Amino acid sequence: MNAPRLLLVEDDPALAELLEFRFRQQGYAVTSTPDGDEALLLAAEEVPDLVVLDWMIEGTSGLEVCRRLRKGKATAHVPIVMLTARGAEDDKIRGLETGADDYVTKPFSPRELIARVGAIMRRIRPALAGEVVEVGDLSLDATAHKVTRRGQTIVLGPTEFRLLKHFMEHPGRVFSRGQLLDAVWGSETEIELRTVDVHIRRLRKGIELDGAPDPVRTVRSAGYALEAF
Amino acid sequence: MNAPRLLLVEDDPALAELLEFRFRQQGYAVTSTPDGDEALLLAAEEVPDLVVLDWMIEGTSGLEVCRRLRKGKATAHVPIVMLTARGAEDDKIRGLETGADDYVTKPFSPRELIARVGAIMRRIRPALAGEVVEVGDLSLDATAHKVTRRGQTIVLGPTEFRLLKHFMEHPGRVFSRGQLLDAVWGSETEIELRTVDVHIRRLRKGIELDGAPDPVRTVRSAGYALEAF
DNA sequence: AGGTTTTGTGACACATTCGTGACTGACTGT
DNA sequence: ACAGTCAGTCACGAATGTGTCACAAAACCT
Repeated sequence: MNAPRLLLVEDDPALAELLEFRFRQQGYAVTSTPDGDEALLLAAEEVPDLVVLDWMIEGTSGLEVCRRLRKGKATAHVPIVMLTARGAEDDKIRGLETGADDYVTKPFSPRELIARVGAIMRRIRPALAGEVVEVGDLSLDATAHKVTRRGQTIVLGPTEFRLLKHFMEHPGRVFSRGQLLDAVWGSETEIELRTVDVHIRRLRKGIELDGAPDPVRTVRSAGYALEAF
Repeated sequence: MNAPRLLLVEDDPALAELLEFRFRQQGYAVTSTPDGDEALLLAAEEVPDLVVLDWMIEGTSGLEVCRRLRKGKATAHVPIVMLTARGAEDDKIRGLETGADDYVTKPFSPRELIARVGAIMRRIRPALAGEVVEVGDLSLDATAHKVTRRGQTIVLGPTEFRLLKHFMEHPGRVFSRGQLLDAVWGSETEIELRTVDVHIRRLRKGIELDGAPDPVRTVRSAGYALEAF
């Protein structure tokens, strides 16, 4: 299991607890602290995959934490989502320059924050080469070339395996047939777009399991995506 | 999914190459030229999503290029980021008047430029920057091709999705039927204006929810707008 | 109110896109 | 040479989306 690690820095206990709960629900491994200095320590100890940072916190200010994270060698490229007070346009601009990746303005719904964080994870997180990737009830071990669903071992053909791997590296994201050809077949192939459909079909057939929904979503006139539950 | 297109106009070969590389890394589709006149041609051929423009370049001056881009109908609203020499305050002012959207003063770090460009992309075309766009109680994730309203997932047809996306990128702004045809269908379509009405209807039907007001506003004899609550 | 213009809406014929089974040929290991 | 596996293509039906029209409803103007 390698759930994405999320560091939450928020000093309102009620909000912190709520967010922590919701993020765990989403499958994140959450570390939470109300204090900016402690956040830096924690981040240094175990580099998180993403930081959610309140602008106004105890200890060091959010902005300062952001800056220091960027300076730290190991944490320089960790995406940061800032929580800012309403209408603080100047803060927004200053924050962007400091290197935050996104903003959510208070008051916000947990759902909105989760959507943003999800979008960033999808955008930033590169291919997890050589590791075990988990999306929903699927698990893929790139090194061992093994796929399981709910513990059941799945057997896939080579192309289907690469296709699934690509989807699992970018869960939820929609790819056009052309993009899939580029990513899975290679960028210089001259293959019919519709061929992708056939392999999607074979993939679907391969991973199907009674009682489990089809995680491959067809987006009409756009492409396909792997549903990120 | 089409990567945001960036036109880079810079005549220092070393700098141009560096920036081109960094921007590509960030997922932009970069076209680069050292020459102002050529830049105008390129921009006319395929309208970029953003222009990074050096003040001092061969051929036509940066200022002049900026002015001409603003005059061109298709390129009038393309955001422009200027690269200026240190402390050229007058240039800054003149440039702003000409319509550049932001400035970066040499010497600058690529990181700073990228942050600014990122910020502008987010401001102008959030969906292009891979962001989740939120307007009122609507939320649209272009990458995942998903729309939700008050947490409820909304299913839309392809055209309705593009239509909503366009509205959400310009909340509150009124578009005529013709503008919508250009933006959503493409500029070379020969479609009845009234067809837009039908798709607006379908969009409304798609996003309707008990207890929630219709966010699509009809502006009589002008067009439609998405209400920004 | 009465007439005019503009927009909303349901229906429908046509177009597009997708899912699917079948087929061929390439390649592999025996 | 043979069976087995896999990739790519195709064709056809099913599902879904698209553009237009005609008429109803609403807004506007005098």
